[in-house]
Amino acid sequence: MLDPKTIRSDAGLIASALRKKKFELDVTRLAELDSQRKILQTDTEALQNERNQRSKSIGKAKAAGEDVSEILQSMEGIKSELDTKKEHLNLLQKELGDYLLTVPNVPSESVPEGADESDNKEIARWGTPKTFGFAARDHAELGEALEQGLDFEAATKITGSRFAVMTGRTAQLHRALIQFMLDTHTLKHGYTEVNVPYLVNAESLMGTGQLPKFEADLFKLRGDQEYYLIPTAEVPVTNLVRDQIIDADLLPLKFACHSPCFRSEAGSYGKDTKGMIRQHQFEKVELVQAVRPQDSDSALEELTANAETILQLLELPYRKVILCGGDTSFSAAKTYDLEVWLPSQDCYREISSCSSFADFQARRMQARWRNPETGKPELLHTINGSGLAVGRTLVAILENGQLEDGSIQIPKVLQAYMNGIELLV
RNA sequence: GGAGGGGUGGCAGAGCGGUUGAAUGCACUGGUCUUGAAAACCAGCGAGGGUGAAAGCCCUCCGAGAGUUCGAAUCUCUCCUCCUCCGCCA
Repeated sequence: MLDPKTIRSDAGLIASALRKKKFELDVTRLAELDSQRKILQTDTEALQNERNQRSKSIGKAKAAGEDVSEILQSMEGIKSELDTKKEHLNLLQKELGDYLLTVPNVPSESVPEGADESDNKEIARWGTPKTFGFAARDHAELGEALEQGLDFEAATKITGSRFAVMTGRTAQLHRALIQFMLDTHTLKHGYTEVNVPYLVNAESLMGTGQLPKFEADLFKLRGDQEYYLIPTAEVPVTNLVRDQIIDADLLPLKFACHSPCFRSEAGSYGKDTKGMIRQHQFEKVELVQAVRPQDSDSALEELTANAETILQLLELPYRKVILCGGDTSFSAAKTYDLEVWLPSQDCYREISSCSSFADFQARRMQARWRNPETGKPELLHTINGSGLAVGRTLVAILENGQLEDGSIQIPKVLQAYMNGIELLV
């Protein structure tokens, strides 16, 4: 959520910044609602003051043994008037608040203009895509051919489309990736590993920005409890700081978390239907930081570099792009995507998305720190990114490590996690 | 699942329906004292919002929501949550 004060005083500026995200801020409606709000709120509070004063004087008069019937009589009209005004005010503030919850975050100045994915700007490339002396096969074909590999049919039988079963060595490789990523981030990058609930309440999703706008993307439980399956560990992990005032010397907070992620993928019918690029359930190691506002730019750079380290150690060619305004998500101020090379598709595909949110999530969550300079609680900045998406990393390893006979070379850093084996056959 | 007891400021912990946004202690900040520190003493110290150029003034908040009342931290109801005991269970 944006600062209601700023949106009021600088509506024009915010509106033009939001145009970069292809969002049209309804300045007129906002101004109208707010001027109504202002009148009604001042009125209501004045009336409340009146009531408080008189009630107090009743107390005093009673204590002094005086007759209170006259004051009591003067109170008669106030109550109903106050009730009406309060009701109106509540409605108005709800309308205003509901609207503000649907306004996206302002993109950072460094975010390029653009409408969609095709306008994202490449910033860097690492590694050289390997050329194969044979026709490179895609991961689904490779995985299904392995003796202990991928089984999409079984998953469809058990559940439905967009799920996968991994068996034997392939399941182990998947697990090895998780271990390797967590070890790297905790031992080398200074993150604290956390293990969190995979079911969350609506408040948490409101805090990180998935609700109220993106309910359709989520799996919601039926039954007594209104819980949702997490679409990313970002939700439970970032919400660790919800309603907290963090001590300045505990910052920055850096968490690494492995979790499954559940996405309904509504509206993506027909996209990436083959294989395990786009699943209803996948696993991810997520990096989350909560930092002082002045540190958030450098924290995004650091976190992105932390994710890149994984790709580099796995020797997977990738590129880094900055998302243009139109492609930057609702809550984000700035996003870098890391895209890994997939030989079968002859292009780079997203494997990590690293974003800074400025105080957008923090304001929704009331996540604060105590600034020693002012002594006051102030909003934190939050940053998160995948480090990395495990399923897609597996895909990349299968495709980039394939040999002509269909066996797969296991990256050196993973061999220790795989009982020393070098080849998946 | 059953029975009982709690949820109050950063923490601990008082609080009769009425000048209580809340005693007290700890922590924290500033000051006095000291060569310095500690101790002692003095003072300050919750959050959100409105209005205002500012000082200030006002509103709201004692787990959440509803209710009773002129007036609710205090009374009633619902829900959430924590603890103890019993049952069940990986």
